[in-house]
Amino acid sequence: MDRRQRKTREAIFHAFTTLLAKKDYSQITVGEIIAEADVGRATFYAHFETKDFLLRDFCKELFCHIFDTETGDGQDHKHIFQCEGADSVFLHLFRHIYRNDQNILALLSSPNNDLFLQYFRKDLEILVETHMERFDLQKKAEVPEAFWKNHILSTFTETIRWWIHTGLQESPEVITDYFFKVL
Amino acid sequence: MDRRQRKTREAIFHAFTTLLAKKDYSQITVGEIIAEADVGRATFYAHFETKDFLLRDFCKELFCHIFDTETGDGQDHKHIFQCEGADSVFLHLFRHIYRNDQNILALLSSPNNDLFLQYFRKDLEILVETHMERFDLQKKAEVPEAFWKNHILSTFTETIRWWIHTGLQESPEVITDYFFKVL
DNA sequence: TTTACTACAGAACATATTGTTCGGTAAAAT
DNA sequence: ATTTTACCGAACAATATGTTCTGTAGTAAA
Repeated sequence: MDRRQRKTREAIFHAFTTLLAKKDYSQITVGEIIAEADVGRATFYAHFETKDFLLRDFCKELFCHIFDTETGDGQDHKHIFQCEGADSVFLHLFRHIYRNDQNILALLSSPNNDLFLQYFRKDLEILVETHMERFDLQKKAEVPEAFWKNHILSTFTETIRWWIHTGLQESPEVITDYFFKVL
Repeated sequence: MDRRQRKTREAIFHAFTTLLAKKDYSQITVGEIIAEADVGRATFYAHFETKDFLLRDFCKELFCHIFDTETGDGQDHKHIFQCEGADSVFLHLFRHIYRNDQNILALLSSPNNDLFLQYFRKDLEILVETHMERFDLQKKAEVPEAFWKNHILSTFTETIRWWIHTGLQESPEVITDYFFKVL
């Protein structure tokens, strides 16, 4: 990829992150983004069709970083659920948030973040599916599988929301514990 | 209240409901609302500061109808949690949705309905608080009260979301059963 | 009934945001 | 050295927001 393209793309992403820390996604305008990124208007639209597409691509890159985790040797990358048990997978995600990797907090804590959570949830779905068996089989038998899966997914995202909203006062380990306790 | 004011207000609410059945809240413009309601532009802004204020007031009236339930004699109104046990309270709410009272489905099922769910959740909070003791005390003891309350609340709203999303295929009774099963 | 008040329509208006277009310039690839 | 590509910057049309004005008609009070 052209160095100019790459720099522009990163400048826009960086500006986007900065603005998200200050205000809601819905209140951010393209004008603000290009001013913060210091790129031309036409340039922005050459990279992203609309603001929503920017968010989509932004999430794609962000989650790619979060769901991929380094192995011991520091060279190779593995997808998160290829190398860990269920407990540590969720713990791993909670830790990412706790460390505020890629400024994910700014996104997750903003009031009007529907779209973002939607994308987050989508990627999480695969993760939950591969760890369904980890959860209480008795309950699973009492309600439909789809409902049960949705419940696990909702509980995870809503746990995150609550955790952030109350100021990350618990450690990732404690939150993981709460998460499994209510399920 | 002036009859003219009342008629205008209701015309706007009605137009709003009609439009919500067709498209997302975020995509509805003030221009469309006043066209559908057949009122002047200045009139709209005399009633509501912005579109968001319209939604707020709209929700206020809507939830007032839903959370207040008629008593046997058909004259008096009681607040929902003054006259029923926990099971039937939640069942009652599920039934309201099932019957699509006040076109609540249009609101709950629209993709970008953050604000609406926020208001809904707020009113639900009081309801859940008064019925906390209904839920498993053992679990409650294992996690903080605030976390537990948030979990019940989330489970309820997410159950509704799932139910609507999958096309209301279950009866209110069955959904109530699922709801209590996972808690 | 007469008078004062209030809500409304309709239009014009300033402002802001979106997404497109175009000519010129500089960086990158060939 | 030449061609291709990305960028800037400015202008642009289209659309939405929220305000202001004048005239009109329904409502309430004398």
